[in-house]
Amino acid sequence: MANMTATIRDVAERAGVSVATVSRLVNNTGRVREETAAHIRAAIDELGFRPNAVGRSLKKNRTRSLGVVIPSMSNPVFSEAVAGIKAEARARGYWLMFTSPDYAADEEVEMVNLLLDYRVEGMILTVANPHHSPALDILQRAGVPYVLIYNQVSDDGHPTVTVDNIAAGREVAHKLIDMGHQRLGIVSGRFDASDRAHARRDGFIDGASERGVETPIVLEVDFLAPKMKETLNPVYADPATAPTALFCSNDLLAISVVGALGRMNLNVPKDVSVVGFDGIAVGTHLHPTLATVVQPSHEMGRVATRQLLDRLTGENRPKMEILPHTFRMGESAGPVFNPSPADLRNPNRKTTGGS
Amino acid sequence: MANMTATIRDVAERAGVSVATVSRLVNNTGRVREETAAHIRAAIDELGFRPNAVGRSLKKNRTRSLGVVIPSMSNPVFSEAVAGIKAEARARGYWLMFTSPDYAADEEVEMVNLLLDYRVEGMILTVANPHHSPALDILQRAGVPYVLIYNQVSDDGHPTVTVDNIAAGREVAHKLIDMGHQRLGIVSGRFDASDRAHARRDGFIDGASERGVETPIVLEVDFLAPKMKETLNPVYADPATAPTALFCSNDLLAISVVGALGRMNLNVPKDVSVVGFDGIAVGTHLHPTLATVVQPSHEMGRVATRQLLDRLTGENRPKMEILPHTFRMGESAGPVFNPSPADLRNPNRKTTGGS
DNA sequence: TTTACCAAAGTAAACGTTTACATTAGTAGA
DNA sequence: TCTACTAATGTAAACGTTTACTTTGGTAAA
Repeated sequence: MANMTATIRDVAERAGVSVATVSRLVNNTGRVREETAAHIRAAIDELGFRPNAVGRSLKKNRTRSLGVVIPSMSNPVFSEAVAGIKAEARARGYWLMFTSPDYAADEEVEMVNLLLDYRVEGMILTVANPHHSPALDILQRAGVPYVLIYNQVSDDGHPTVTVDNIAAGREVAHKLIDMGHQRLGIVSGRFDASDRAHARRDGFIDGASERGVETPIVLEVDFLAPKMKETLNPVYADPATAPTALFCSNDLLAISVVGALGRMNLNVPKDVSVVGFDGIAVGTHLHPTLATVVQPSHEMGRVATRQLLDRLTGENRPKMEILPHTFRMGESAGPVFNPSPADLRNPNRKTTGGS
Repeated sequence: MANMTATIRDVAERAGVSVATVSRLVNNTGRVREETAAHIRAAIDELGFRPNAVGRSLKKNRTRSLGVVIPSMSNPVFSEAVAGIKAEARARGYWLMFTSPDYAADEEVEMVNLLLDYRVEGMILTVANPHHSPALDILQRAGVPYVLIYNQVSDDGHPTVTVDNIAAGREVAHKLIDMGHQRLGIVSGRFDASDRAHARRDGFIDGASERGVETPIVLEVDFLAPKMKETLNPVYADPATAPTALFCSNDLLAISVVGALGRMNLNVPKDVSVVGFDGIAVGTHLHPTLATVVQPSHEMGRVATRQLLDRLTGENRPKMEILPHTFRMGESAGPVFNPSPADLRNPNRKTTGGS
């Protein structure tokens, strides 16, 4: 029974009342006599009625749904944020429609347009480059509120919930230098696909320069299919100049780097220290555990959603919000351990314990 | 300008035609004179008109959206499937609404109901237990087509696209035994939250028994917060009985296990071989790389979606489909290497090369 | 008994589309 | 010039809700 989805009219008919009364009962708006209510409830049960959200959305001009556009679903850091977004949204009765352009800029526009067609009430997104983003332009023109997450905060005035990528990059540099590293490197995805990778690099280079350390070499790889060994091999061909510490623009990359170094018979952290960025859960389960900058991804999602929903209910308009990051030490990073190959060639220069 | 979203009526008015004509042009249904078309197109551009999907859905009684319910978004194996689903769905003009109950059974029901409220035309899902699933019951009653993925294929007749978990489990057992392992173990998430973990275990135990090997010990852990070291420590307290090979019900778990063993000063694979299940990408970047059973997740998503969409267009009804899995060898598994601790205690028993 | 009020329920018009059907006008054949 | 057709367009009724407004009775105050 109760197969073909029943409408509010079917319920009204069966209960012998008008659709208005049913609607009032279902939505708890206006009063209805208990006896009548009972009839209606019975009809609803018998017919298996559930209100059609499409009809409701059309009438109320509110879909109670939010759009989420994140660069990729295969990076756990975004999944965590989405989890936070979901938690907050669901708690306030909102549904999520989300998708990822998988690092294709034109897809970004396409997805935003589609979400607008479905009349999401607001959007949370991470774009490739907020300074020049057709997707954001569209959003602005449409007058649909949005909040960015992860993106590097800019002076374009886009509401953003993020961390201070530059400061974090700088801190990593300092940390590594304090551990004795003098030759630093960066492994990063393509900068034009990630403004935050850009910012982290800038901070890192700044940090090195502040301490008078030679400018780190920068290795830009294709994040989606990093040929890590091919990238690292030439760099580590000459141990005298190879970096003793690598800062990676995200954890997934860092994991690849650690794996590749291992397969190149380099020990992490004894030969090379590796530091990631994001703080994805899997990093703590690895051996060696991954040293990384932890972003409060879940919280970031929650805060962004709260800002967005507050704005929708007119409470106030979202602005920038910088959340605190933390450095999580891990076994993948450590003090310079081996006498550097250069030292090995001039053994008279110094000796630092060990065999 | 063009701020408040324009309706088809606005466009019609501005172009001096009726809404029907605009609709015909927009949807390429029926012919419209080129001169008129030009006017309409101009109006559309000037107003920034995009058809309201809500109105359309209501009228056509088709939302062109699919619901996806997967156990968790933080497991990359599901992300991969979703990517496959997304690719196929988008290619056929469908949009995805997806969510995850995060291993809470009542959420499963709630999510399905919500998706039905939004009138998704079909659903792709992985449920905790297809044999007894209120969520599936609801779906059946509502007459909304669906396809299961990952779930163990059952005789309940649910359309399912998956791999042969039992055969895969058996194969892993055989592989390990062929490498000389005689004491096997299983590390798995809670079986009542995953029918496939259940099936993989059964297959593994079967495989062991077929070869006359002692029944593997089974370690059931909380997948969401596995206290791996606490679980493994007692088992490896007595090396004489500890398994030399562990089969984990998924890769995330396997990664945890490898990490924990490392921190217990056990070498993988020399002391313990570890095999996972899923074939998530990160596994190939680890050191040691993860030996695992690879599921064709992306393909699984594609096939399921194709079946579902075909059914929606009445082409045919989906049924079971078992996709091939493959065993991917990795550095985390290898032949029994160390003379077992028992042998060390009786050094006269045998010597197997090495130092 | 009238009046005034109120609780409970009904009526009907939207919301933005699509589409069956009706209308108009232009053209070709007679 | 008429007829018959067809291409191009218009009209209006849905789709499933919500909600402003109206109607209906019942009850308390006068």
